[in-house]
Amino acid sequence: MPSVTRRASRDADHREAVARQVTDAVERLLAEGSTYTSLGVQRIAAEAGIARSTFYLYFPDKVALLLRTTEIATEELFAAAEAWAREGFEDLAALERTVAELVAQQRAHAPLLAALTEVAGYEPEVAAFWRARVGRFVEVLRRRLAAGQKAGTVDRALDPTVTAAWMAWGAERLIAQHVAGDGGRGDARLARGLATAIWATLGRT
Amino acid sequence: MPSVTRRASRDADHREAVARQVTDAVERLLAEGSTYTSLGVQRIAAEAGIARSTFYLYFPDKVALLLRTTEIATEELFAAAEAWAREGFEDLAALERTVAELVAQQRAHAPLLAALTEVAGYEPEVAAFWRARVGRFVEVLRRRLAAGQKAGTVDRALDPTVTAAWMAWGAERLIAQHVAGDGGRGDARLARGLATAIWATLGRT
DNA sequence: TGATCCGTCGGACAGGGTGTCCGACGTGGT
DNA sequence: ACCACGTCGGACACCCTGTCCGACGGATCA
Repeated sequence: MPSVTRRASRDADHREAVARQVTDAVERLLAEGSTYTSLGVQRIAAEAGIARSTFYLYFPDKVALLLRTTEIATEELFAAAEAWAREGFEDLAALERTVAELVAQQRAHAPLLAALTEVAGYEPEVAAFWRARVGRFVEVLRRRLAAGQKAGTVDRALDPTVTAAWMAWGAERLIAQHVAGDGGRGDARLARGLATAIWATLGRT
Repeated sequence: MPSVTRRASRDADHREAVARQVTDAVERLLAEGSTYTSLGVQRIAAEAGIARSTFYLYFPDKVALLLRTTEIATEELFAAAEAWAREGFEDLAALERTVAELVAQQRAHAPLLAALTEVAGYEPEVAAFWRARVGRFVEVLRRRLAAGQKAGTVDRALDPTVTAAWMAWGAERLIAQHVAGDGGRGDARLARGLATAIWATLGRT
């Protein structure tokens, strides 16, 4: 391996490591209870152990940083959501299991996901990202509902588009509110209750 | 009526009128598509036709202004929501009617309600207000679900607390998303679809 | 070893925001 | 004709953003 290549890869590793320091710093600060909005670049840079000016060598602004920081949390959350759409229609037990996993993911990444919805409230770029990401899941769920109707396992009276969006946004908000105010004891009851309600909606009593 | 009293009441009227000018200005600016966060006091004062310093004679800060501006919208929205809980359990037609009214209210006040949830994302005071207000409705709905279970008109397997919160938050988000992206043509279908889904959840097929 | 390269630092800068304060102004009440 | 009071507009201290630049220092190469 030529030395220039070796250097290039080492530099890339270094950039990666520093960027990681910054995203970790954000995660810590959010976990401590700060609002993403209230975090200045100065505060984030200090927590990450870099100069404020250096921050701008890594991220164009706080929005880009947020999207980068929440990447993994978003992926894992929607992996759990899609597992619900895939495996949660078998029986009530399977639904409860997948919903419990959804709750677990949302709890694990609560501060990051809260920051995402927080900033989505006033930053068009973040809003577009979040709407699109949730929308993609809603579409998966819609298809699953429509397929279930065809197969006779889902109430044919339901409007799949509206129902899918209602279920998804309701679950997201419900769980977000729950994890913000409950230490974890109520998770099982929440998962059970939500699974029961979803199951009832499908019309498969 | 003594002249001091007359003066006091006229002054109060004047304060009221100016405050109204300001809240109207905010409403206009939001309707034009601005984010509440991006509106500076300068911009609001200019639109209201007063000096920036005068703004602070009327409102301590933007948060107080927002809560004041959205008062009526909030009241009307929850009046519609409570009508759903009160009258929407009779039959599917009644449910569809009350849900349609909910959609209409949310559309009528869309910019203000969006501003409220926007700021609730990062301002503790607004977050507390909004959570409490929605929570109050969730409690009303929960009671209605529990009563329905006792009367045998609602599926007894449902967890009233979880189900009420899921329904309420889901409806709020669903309708907010909808009105933000649809000019009004889809309102009837949305109301019908949501009512059907809620009805199915209650288990009264 | 010494010259060089390159990333980081820290500070300065312009531009914009907040909330407070105060003197100047004018209008309505006496 | 006078005074009181609300409004104006500008100055203030402070905070934040994003950009720029000279200074520093560690790794790299001759």
